[in-house]
Amino acid sequence: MQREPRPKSTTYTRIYAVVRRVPRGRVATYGQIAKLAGIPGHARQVGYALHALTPATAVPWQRVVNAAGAISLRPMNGGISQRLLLEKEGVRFDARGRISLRSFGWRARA
DNA sequence: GCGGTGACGGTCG
DNA sequence: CCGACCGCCACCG
Repeated sequence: MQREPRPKSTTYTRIYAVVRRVPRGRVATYGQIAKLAGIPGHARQVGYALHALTPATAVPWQRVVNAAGAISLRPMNGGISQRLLLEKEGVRFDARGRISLRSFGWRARA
């Protein structure tokens, strides 16, 4: 199968659309978002897309964490904020600063 | 146009 | 269970 070419803007839009589907109080992983956005295996690009996000854009970016259930952002770079935002939604972190994906992981519906 | 970089993930030891 | 490595790709200088 050959992958069909798609405009970058569309990819970003798709990523943001998927992130917006993550319900409050739940979290999704970069890989999960990538897969649902139609670019499986490109979790890194999801991170890049979110990085390019601006405060004005209505996207619950804080609900996206890495596969380990931890915040990928460096604390200095906004990781603290992300954690606080999630805790406000009811998401709990363990002593190692990780989220139990079994409890708070978003189960996307096809 | 090229090379380094990064909001990751799967695998291995 | 945890840390270290490598692979992937779009972006930026």
